[in-house]
Amino acid sequence: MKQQEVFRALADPTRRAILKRLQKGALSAGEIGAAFDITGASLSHHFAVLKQADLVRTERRGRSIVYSLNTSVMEDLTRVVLDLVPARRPRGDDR
Amino acid sequence: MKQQEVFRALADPTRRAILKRLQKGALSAGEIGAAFDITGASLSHHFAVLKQADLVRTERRGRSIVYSLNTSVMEDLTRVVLDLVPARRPRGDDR
DNA sequence: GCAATATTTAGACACTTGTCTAAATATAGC
DNA sequence: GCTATATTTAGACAAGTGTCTAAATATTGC
Repeated sequence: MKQQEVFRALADPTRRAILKRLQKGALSAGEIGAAFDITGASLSHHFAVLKQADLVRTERRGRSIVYSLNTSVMEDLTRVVLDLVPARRPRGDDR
Repeated sequence: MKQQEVFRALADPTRRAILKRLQKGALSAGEIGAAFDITGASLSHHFAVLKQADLVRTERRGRSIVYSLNTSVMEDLTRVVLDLVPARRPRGDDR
């Protein structure tokens, strides 16, 4: 996992929103773009950042390019974040 | 939780390293700084970003200022990240 | 109160980022 | 092969970021 790229990718709210939309399944660039008030070029830039972080995968389907989440990197991210949070002690563990 | 501030704070590797060091317990600015090859002024800037995100708390102790993790925000963060990862299906749940 | 120590603030600078418009590329369907 | 549609690339620009040096502020111990 390219940790730095992943955290950088998550730093932008538009990119987090894109990831959110992809949770429910793959979407084409156009379908994703419909929800945002920025140009396709800007969107494309965000896709590039997400791809560089390996957070999304792409696949051409006819005229469209379809984006989907790379769940394994998302899960790696979960682990890294959990690792950043101090260990929680189970109830009763009064070391 | 100031989501945007938190993600922005995490985007920098020095700040993630600071949080890591604080996992084991509170440290003064000087103690933290000893581990990094940047000026105190730059360190102070990173502390400000972490404070703005509410990721750390400060307390003056004599001549030093002691930093500690704000674990509740860290836990909020965990939830937000988990929420970004598509639901994992328990084994055997073949919907 | 003064000097020493610890940290922050102010201001500057190079670099990066998010956005845009315009142009380029790729595919489909006639 | 054209034309229309979908997306990316190139280049520009304002705003933001991480770093620095120098100066300011706060606290301690004499």
